[in-house]
Amino acid sequence: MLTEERHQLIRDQLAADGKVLAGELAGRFGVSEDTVRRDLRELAKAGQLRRVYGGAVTSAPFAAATLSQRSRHAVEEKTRLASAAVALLSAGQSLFIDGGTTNEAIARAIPRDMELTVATNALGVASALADLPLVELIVLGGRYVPDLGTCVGADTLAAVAQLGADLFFLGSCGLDVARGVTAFDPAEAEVKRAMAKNSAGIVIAVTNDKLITAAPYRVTGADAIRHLVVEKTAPVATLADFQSRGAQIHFA
Amino acid sequence: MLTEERHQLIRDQLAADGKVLAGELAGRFGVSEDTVRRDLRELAKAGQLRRVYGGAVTSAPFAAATLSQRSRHAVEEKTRLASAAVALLSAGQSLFIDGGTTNEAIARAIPRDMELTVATNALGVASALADLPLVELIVLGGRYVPDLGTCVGADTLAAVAQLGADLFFLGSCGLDVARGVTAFDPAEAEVKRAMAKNSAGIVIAVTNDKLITAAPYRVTGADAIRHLVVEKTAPVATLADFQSRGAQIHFA
DNA sequence: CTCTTTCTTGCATGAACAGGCAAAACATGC
DNA sequence: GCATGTTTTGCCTGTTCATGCAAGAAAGAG
Repeated sequence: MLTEERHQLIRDQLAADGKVLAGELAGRFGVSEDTVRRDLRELAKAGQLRRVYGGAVTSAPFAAATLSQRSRHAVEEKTRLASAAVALLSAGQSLFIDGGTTNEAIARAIPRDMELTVATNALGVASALADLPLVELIVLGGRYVPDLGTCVGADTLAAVAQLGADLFFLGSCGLDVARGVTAFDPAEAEVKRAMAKNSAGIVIAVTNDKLITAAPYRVTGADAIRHLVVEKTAPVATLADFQSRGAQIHFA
Repeated sequence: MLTEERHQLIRDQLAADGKVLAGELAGRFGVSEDTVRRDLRELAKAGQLRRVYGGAVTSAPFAAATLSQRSRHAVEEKTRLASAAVALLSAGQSLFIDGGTTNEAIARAIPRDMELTVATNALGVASALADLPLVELIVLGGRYVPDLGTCVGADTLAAVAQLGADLFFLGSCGLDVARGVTAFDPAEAEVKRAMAKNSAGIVIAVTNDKLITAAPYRVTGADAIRHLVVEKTAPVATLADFQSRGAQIHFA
């Protein structure tokens, strides 16, 4: 097998899964892990992926978290959520997508042949959409917050104010029937509020753990949620509460 | 068997499989591997395939390989240029960095322990800087142009206008002593002009091929260049011209 | 903290490589 | 027919490249 061939296969799997494991690749290619590590090092030097302990992930910044302990287990779950969320899209729609690993998974799940206009303040989402030929991508700039992976601040708000969208994919939040949608950072909450205000509908895709989390900063009430994409194992009682406030429930 | 016959068969297999192996071809054609290598060398020189260790692959593995293909070109050279360019930085400076694969390499070469403020309209640069803990990153949003990997347009210009920088790393341009710095896209040129206007100094890192290229859209004159980072093999005469207009020359 | 896994670096080995050389095949001119 | 020059090809030689192994460093896990 040619070195170049391995590199191509690594790029392919990275595009498909968002991550690769050194040991798994070594087994599949029939070479030593050292060779795979060398491959990964070279590709990383060329900027085509981001090296992490145990393998590599797409060069997008937040993708690193997909290999971290917490998200490692949830990665299949988030991929399933993403597929279900993408099913809500129609060609020609315009979207706001903000930050969070689930939203990044959604961005990666958007098919290449779908025409969309997407505005995002999340670097990871932007990177995932950058090479989709039919997506008109608008980057919402501003001060970048490493912990969130998104841009916030006055510039971001101003850019959001100029736009409108059919759907807003609201990510990385806490959800609670009483308090509604909440965020962990005040500046982040401001941006989410602006996006929510300028969107016809809100879509939230969450893993079970988010369904009971309340964060400090309020974004919007539970009745603003148009679509809620959840795991099959989500607690039925909670879902019924959201449903009674107007949200459609979609199971991944 | 005629030489031309072999060439055609190689082209055929390449079109079918995307790759060929020197040893395998030699066995199939009943000739020595040296002969096959000569064939491959000639075809590579004619641009009909890309030579790799052990055989060859199609010269353009990706259909829409605008950015990814460019970034694989001259990787080591760009890494060297990047190291030399980063040596110009001091802690605490503020920078504009625009698009281009060389600028991406520069962004990746910035050490983790350097405190900087960086404003960029290039997604790749932003991704590279996103996880540097001491870099205050400002993303300059706008309409994303896939071919350039950068954001342009009125929003981008407005964001640039609010900022000032010590240095501007100007990338992916044409350079010519008479015409100065030129860009390949009018909107891109606008953004570069705005960044140049709001910067104390301009840094340009280029591979040799850019040193003689003139693009259609004018950005700024050659005398605005403060630092020029070039390969060791750059043509001395051209460098002297830039030097006489005030540019410091740095060899990678 | 200790232990385990993963990573980097240096090194040895064999495969693949480019360039030079000579023999064979072929064409051309006398 | 014979001599000459060109092209193609295979072989040889030193060099470069890819790979696996080993040892030490580094990163996570417990």
